[in-house]
Amino acid sequence: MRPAKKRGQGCLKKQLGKGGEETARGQMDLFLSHFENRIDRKGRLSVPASYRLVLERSRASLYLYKSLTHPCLEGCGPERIAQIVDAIDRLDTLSEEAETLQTMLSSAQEMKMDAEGRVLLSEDFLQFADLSDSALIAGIGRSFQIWQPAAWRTRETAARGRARTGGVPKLTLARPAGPGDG
Amino acid sequence: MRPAKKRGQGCLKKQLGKGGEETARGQMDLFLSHFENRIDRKGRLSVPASYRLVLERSRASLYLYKSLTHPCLEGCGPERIAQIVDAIDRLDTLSEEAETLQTMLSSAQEMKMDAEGRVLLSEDFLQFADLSDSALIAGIGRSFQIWQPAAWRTRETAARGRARTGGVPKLTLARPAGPGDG
DNA sequence: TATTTTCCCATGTTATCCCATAAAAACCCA
DNA sequence: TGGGTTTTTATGGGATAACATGGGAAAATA
Repeated sequence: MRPAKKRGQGCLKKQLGKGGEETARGQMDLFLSHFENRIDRKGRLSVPASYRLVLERSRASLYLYKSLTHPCLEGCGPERIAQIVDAIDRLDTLSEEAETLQTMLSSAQEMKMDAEGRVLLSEDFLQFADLSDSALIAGIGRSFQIWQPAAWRTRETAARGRARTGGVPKLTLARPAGPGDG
Repeated sequence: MRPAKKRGQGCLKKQLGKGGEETARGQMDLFLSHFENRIDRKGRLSVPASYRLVLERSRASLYLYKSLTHPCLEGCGPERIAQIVDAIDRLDTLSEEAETLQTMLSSAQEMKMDAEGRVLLSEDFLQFADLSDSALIAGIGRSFQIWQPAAWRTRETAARGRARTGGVPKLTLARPAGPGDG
């Protein structure tokens, strides 16, 4: 009953050390790769197993919110949400910036996953990202996005085109060494 | 008998560990997402289950007061009220600022919830926020707001428009690298 | 006593739980 | 190295619990 498409990156549980603690074998705990998963008639969407693993490793729950700039949903862990909350406290309550951040929070939901690793997308989310029966989940490092598949492909093509003509952005590789920097 | 609209975030009680202790799964106890609930002819409004849970977890009761800056009501727990009280203490009692904060307090009431999780909105509250038969409850982190639905939507649209043209406030990204933040 | 407010129960709709299945990946052993 | 076996993963659907909501009765208030 699977659309028979691509496959992600198979068995992931086994990457965990048997003691339960993570292997740390160069794991970076990032959201990478992309997946096209089905949205069933109840509105459920499977979160890719590798993403689930990233969240599980930090015992974090998943938050989804509506992007401020694109017709897609964004997924992240609690840290990002906490950042927004803290930033609001530091701003003038009446400022437009604060209002923008509040808009983000009022669209953010802590998602509860069922035993199979699925989340239930609200009607609001489905409409906002123009999702119907399948979704493209694209990892972008510390967060990921959920797109209507066709829209995502268009966007990807455009980005690759820009890279060829306009050049690739320089990567600043040296980052001030910080703690927790694996 | 439900307006058949949005899909909230269902069962929340079950997030509690069965031992009684909370899950602590990165729970941040924030008011997030938004809900459009009905106000019945008695003036009752259901507080979203997830908000109730936030309050219950700290065994706190709910306070509502009239916003100083917008035509909406604000909801919070006791600690926010305490903050205001403290702020007043630190100000010159005769200053205009103190007076402003006092105004907030004088509109605040501790709400009592019925067994179904509803509060009874006073005539004063209803008029102030221009509420009639439904209300939009929007979480903004440590507090939430209650708006007349149309007014809220207008506001949200405006905020998103500004974000698209004017950019998104940057969040402080510097922190120990972790998953899911981002 | 007249008017609220609170309590209690009823209801339809959703969300959640639970079980089942197929395909793909990982595993295993010769 | 290959082929068969076991897990994992994504998916579907039925049963069940939770939720938002409505309304009557009891209690409190004026």
